[in-house]
Amino acid sequence: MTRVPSPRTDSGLERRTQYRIDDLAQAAGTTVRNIRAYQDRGLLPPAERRGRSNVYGPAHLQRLRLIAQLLNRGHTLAGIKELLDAWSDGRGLGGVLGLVAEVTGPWTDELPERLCRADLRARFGGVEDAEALAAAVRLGVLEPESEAWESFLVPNPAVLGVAARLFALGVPLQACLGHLESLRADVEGMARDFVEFSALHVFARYAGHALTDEEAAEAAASVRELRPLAQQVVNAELARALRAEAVRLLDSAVPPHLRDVLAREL
DNA sequence: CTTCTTACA
DNA sequence: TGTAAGCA
Repeated sequence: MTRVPSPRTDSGLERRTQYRIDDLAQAAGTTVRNIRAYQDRGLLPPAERRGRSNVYGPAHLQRLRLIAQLLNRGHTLAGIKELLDAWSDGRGLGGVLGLVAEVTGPWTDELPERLCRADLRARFGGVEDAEALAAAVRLGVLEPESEAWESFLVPNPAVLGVAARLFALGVPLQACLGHLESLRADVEGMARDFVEFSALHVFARYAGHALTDEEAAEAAASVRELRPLAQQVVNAELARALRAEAVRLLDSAVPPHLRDVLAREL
């Protein structure tokens, strides 16, 4: 209760260059105790000692955020230490951390959404389908926040939005979810191909030696750029394939006198 | 007095 | 990983 905001050296802005351990903990969303623990285990570089207190910099903040991300992805502290050691071997910190953050960062720019059961029901015609609910959870479309499944996190609201739209159009939920499952397998294959392709043609030049800061920054920029590129290509190719398939279906299943009408919609 | 450290749960 | 007590 007696915590007073630190009196000096802050402009009130997010990006500072000097932190006391307390400020650092708050900025990184962790605790002082954890910062110490990370330091003890060699995950966090030591602070600059200035008189009685320690001074931390932006690099420490960056590192803490990285550790938090890796922790969230299920890595252990020991595992993270191995990665960090391997990466920082013979290199500076800045660029490499940027690369890691880029690779491990969120892959959609959407904000996760949060729904209670009633919200969910409202979105799907006011009825609840226990089977579909279970399938949605299994596929990760919904993440239950409690054992009772009273509220859910929606990591990818767009997917739920599509499901709601399809449902409104009369598509059964089981069909939507089954389709998502098989679609996902195909998409994962595409992602594998793309990453392999990138590794071969874009990142090959970095192979075989320790990355310099410049190279790491460059690689981080490439990663940032490649994701939207992949999405664009997939989007364009999917549109083309959809048109081709629709035409094929039209030719085989639709009576000739209706083709012109439907073709106009494509 | 405040901050850091240590040790214990 | 939180907390309490001792140290600088």
